[in-house]
Amino acid sequence: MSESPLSIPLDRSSPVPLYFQVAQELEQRIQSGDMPAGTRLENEVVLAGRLGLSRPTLRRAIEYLVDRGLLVRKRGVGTQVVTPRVRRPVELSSLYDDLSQAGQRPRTEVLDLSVGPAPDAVAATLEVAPGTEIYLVERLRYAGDEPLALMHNYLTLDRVELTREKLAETGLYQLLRAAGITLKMASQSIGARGATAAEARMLGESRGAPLLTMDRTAYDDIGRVVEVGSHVYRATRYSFELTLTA
Amino acid sequence: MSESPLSIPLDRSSPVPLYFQVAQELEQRIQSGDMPAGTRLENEVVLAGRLGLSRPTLRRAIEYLVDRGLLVRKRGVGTQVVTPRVRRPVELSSLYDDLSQAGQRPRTEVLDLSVGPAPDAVAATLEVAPGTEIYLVERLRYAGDEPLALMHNYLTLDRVELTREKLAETGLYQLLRAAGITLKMASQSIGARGATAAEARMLGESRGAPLLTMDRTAYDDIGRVVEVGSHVYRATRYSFELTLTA
DNA sequence: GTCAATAGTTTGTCTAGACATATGGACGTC
DNA sequence: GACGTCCATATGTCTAGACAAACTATTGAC
Repeated sequence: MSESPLSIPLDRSSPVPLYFQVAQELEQRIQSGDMPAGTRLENEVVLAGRLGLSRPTLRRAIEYLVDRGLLVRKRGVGTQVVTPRVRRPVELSSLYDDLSQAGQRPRTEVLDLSVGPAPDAVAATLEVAPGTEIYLVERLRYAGDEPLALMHNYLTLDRVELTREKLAETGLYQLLRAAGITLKMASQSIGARGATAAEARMLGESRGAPLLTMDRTAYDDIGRVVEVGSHVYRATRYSFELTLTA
Repeated sequence: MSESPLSIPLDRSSPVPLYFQVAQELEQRIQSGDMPAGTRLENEVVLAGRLGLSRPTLRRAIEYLVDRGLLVRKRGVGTQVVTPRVRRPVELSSLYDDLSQAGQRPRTEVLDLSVGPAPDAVAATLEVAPGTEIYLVERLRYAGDEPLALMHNYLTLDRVELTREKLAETGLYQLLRAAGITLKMASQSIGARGATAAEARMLGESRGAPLLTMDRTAYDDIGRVVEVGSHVYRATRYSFELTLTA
């Protein structure tokens, strides 16, 4: 509820846009607890004046934080800091990213890396002609010593060059990023089913044990399909954490 | 790749902002196939001039569509329509909403609606003192004649008044909306496990059958906890569809 | 005391420009 | 023919203001 005069150092010679400098600084102060939940910002006109910015520029900074859920604005009332939450947006990340971030030691066993004709269902999703030659990847992922997931991926040959070595030591999404491919969007389907005998053997579960399934189609920034994946996870060891916003 | 002069009717007396009128009209033309993937927009200055708008206003319309993934901008190049995809954003919806939208007939059996002390774990998540009196809701959801999910919800008493009748005939989230509560954010955890004997009986599965589990905490626009839910779904009948964006 | 009109505050929308910077092609040189 | 330079083009950032609309609190009438 408090309202303190705000001062932010700006570097007008920096290539970082002013609105972004402001947004970053504000976010830092919110995350650090410097501006706890409920703190009210001064009104936009005064604040812009104090910072030596135009109101549109300041508004853009605030807008950025409102979109990310750190601030709330109400016309005629003001702008205030929201109760802090897990603000992790729904992430477009791979299992490797997730595990690295969680501080776990990911290990990959590449069971198969081959080039062959795409199964019909995969070809349709990848938007290539049936029977087109594509990469077929099958990997077993470990977290520490425990097997965690059995993953199947399908990619066209023209976007990136895959080798067993690269796949074993890093994540598929890291390889894609390194190849200059930016993943923009993905549609996923998350379900569950019992483990087949083969799956159970590889994952160290018993037959029929509940597995989480995740099918994903990933698209780049202009909407082309990049990757199709079909994965199963041990339900006892993994769950999907999501943050949804309205 | 084509580029056609664009004309959009604007109503300056409408309460709908101009930038939004433009955005809606553009979205409609993209969705209808009128502007297929790859179509390039005229540059912003010319377009703003033709529409009789300032460039910032036009940019705001375009920005809105870029954020939603319908357009891509590249500096020095131009703006073009993206390959059409399922654009459904990650939804903050309830099962009732999902089923209604899918054209299915949702039915609810209210197994329990009582007021009692919050279990410790729930109290912590709801951010109330341990033992505080809250709503305890247990519902069995059907799609058509088939049982689909067993849902547990926990809510504080002060936000909305619940009755068995209201819960039976509509969704919890609809009741919240009707009470003027806007859900802004939710964090979910999706996992899987085998059905207990009691769950199996109610859901018409056998014991140990794979179930999808979903735990959700929902927050309103200023970050207060609104609802805590713990649900299980029949894996053979339900899966979560998500669209992620970077 | 209750309720409605009103004034003040604050964000929402919009304008008309200016300059910066990334991109891609054309042109010229070697 | 290959390569680098320059230029046209388009989006990115920023300014200084104007008016509109929503919300709050106060004031006034009954």
